[in-house]
Amino acid sequence: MDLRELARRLNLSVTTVSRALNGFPEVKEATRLRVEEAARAYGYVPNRLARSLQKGRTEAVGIVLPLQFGHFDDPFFTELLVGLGERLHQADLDLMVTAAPSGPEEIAAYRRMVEGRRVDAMVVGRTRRQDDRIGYLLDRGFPFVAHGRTETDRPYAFLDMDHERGFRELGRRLVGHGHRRLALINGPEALNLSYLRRAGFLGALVEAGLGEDAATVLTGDMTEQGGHAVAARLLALPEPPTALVCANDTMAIGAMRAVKQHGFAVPGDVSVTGYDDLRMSGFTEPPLTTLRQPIREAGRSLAEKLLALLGGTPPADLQELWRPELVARDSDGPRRARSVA
Amino acid sequence: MDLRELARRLNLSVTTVSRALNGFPEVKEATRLRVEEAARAYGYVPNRLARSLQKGRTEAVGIVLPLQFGHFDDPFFTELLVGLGERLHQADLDLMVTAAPSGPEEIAAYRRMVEGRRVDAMVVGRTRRQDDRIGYLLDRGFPFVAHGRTETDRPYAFLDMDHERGFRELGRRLVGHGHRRLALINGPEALNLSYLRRAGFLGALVEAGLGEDAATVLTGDMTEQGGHAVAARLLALPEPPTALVCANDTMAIGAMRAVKQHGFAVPGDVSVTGYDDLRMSGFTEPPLTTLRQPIREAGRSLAEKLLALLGGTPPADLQELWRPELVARDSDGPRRARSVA
DNA sequence: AATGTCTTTCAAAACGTTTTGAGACGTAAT
DNA sequence: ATTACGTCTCAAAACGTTTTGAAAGACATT
Repeated sequence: MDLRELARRLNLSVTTVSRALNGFPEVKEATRLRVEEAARAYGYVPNRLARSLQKGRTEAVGIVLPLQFGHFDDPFFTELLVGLGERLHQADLDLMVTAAPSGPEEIAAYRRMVEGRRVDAMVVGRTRRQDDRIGYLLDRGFPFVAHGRTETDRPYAFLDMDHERGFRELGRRLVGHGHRRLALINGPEALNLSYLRRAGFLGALVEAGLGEDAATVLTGDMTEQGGHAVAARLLALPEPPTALVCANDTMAIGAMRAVKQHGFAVPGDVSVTGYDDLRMSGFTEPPLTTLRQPIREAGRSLAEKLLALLGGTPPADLQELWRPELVARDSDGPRRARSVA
Repeated sequence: MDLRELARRLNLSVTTVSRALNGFPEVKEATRLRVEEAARAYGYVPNRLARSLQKGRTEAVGIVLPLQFGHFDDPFFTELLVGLGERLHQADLDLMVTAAPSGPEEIAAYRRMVEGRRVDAMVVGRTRRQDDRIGYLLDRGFPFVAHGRTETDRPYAFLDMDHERGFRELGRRLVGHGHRRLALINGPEALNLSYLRRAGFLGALVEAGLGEDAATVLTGDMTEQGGHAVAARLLALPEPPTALVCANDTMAIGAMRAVKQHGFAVPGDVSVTGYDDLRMSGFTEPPLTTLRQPIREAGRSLAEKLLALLGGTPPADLQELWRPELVARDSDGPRRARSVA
């Protein structure tokens, strides 16, 4: 049942039927009712493709999932997707997902979506300090919203957490607990958030009169494995740190495991903190002290920005910085004398 | 730059250009080269919408994420999506994702995708014993592949794990450890996998000469919270079970926490097992004994089946049952006398 | 020279909508 | 009776591809 067939059965032109269905004012109310009735009766559903082709809009938004492990394949990402999908669904927009390894194939995936006109806008996640994806989209004037910032002067829409502030707060807290040898188990340095977290964390140490070298900063994959490996290296040092600040909860879970395997207690011997506040983080042993970012909310907000963008709001008006909230649980605490050699 | 414009610049008809680009045999090799060269030079990218409209295929596959918590919002799902996305991407198919709460809106989301001709096929996850989504798709003759089975005689493509066998194996193992009061912390009963797991698990008890009432079976949300709540109820019983078999790792993490909060040790006092083998499960305290399903592989296999289906393979030839693999870690063990009142 | 057979190219139709520009009809004002 | 002006409806064009059916040209065979 297509529009032509429906029009034929109603003895109307396709024009009139189309307009009746789309709420144009120039069709008589009685006619509209008759059309709507018939559409329902025959189960007419417009062909989205045809409409999109004509209107020049796809009514879809794209997102590229990184294929390799780390950050985006942890629970964090599903939550984001659900928030995004939920809000877009309400607005009758589709979400188009593709998966690509980072590297040259990644930008190709973006090009495919953009240049094949598969989507009206993109969501860019996991932003890097220098981000070719953002450069590309800006150059083409293609609408997008980033989850995270990047280093550019050009205006673009983003939602980001104030990583610097969050990690400064965490640093202060641990220094307040009396820790004097700390470590930051950071994510890959290319990520903008890693850069900001490092700055915030080290800032807190300097502010407290400790040198930056009160902290060892190492990076690893943002996975349990990554956190575990880096923590193991740190604990093997002659003077191991007494506090491990991890780039996310997933790494923290790996790090806690390493601490216990070394015969240390959390937080008695070593404090461990995370970031994200995954659902799971309240159930670890011990429950994890972390910074919470409201992930599903973030997904919804990204969707909201996308809608605004498509509605013509300039990107510069769609920049938002949220403040992570400290969730104090039991994985950190005062420094105390080592209980284990 | 569209096809017409490209043709004009080449002094060829759109027909010839289209054919040259799509590898038809009736265009002279020299012409094809010339066309391809020009297409590259002008940066021509075909409009996917127009092509889809003409071909009557969208080159996209749909999936509906359940909005509410449980199972599909844990790491399990992202992995599945990545596997799916990766393989579909290779075949130049898009993955269209939407989010809907279960209930009446869920089937509406399926209808929207199917009847709006947004996708060529669907992936159905989290199958229920009686599943209206599968009934709907079968009635319409719409191609789909299910992750999980449902109770119907009609043939359809699926990939499922052999839950019954897996949980029987788990049951045997725990009985072998000497446990005589066990509990199954199951997922919602409407899910087919819950039904099968229960059958497998109780089967092992009966087979060992224990009655079915050697086990308490309770259900809960497939989240940490759900596992925690159910475990807490079980542990408060006058004669609490000494083994908690959980429907997935996420629940098991919640359950382990409850056990510890009750002053019991895992596995000294109470054994706990999971299902899925999430990456995280090797890092819990203690590391979790679980059944592994290769999730990313599953996603790829679902994609493979989808491609076969679209290629004309009958659904009955696309049914596969994988065997979960026991991953024995440290969260279960022999029953021993209670260490704590 | 006429016929047949490939090879290569083309104009036009088709996919199912929305939008454009115009016409038909009725009613009120001249 | 003509004009003017709403209101309602319509045929045709447009969106950018692929596919259909046909024809033009080259070459070999009679």
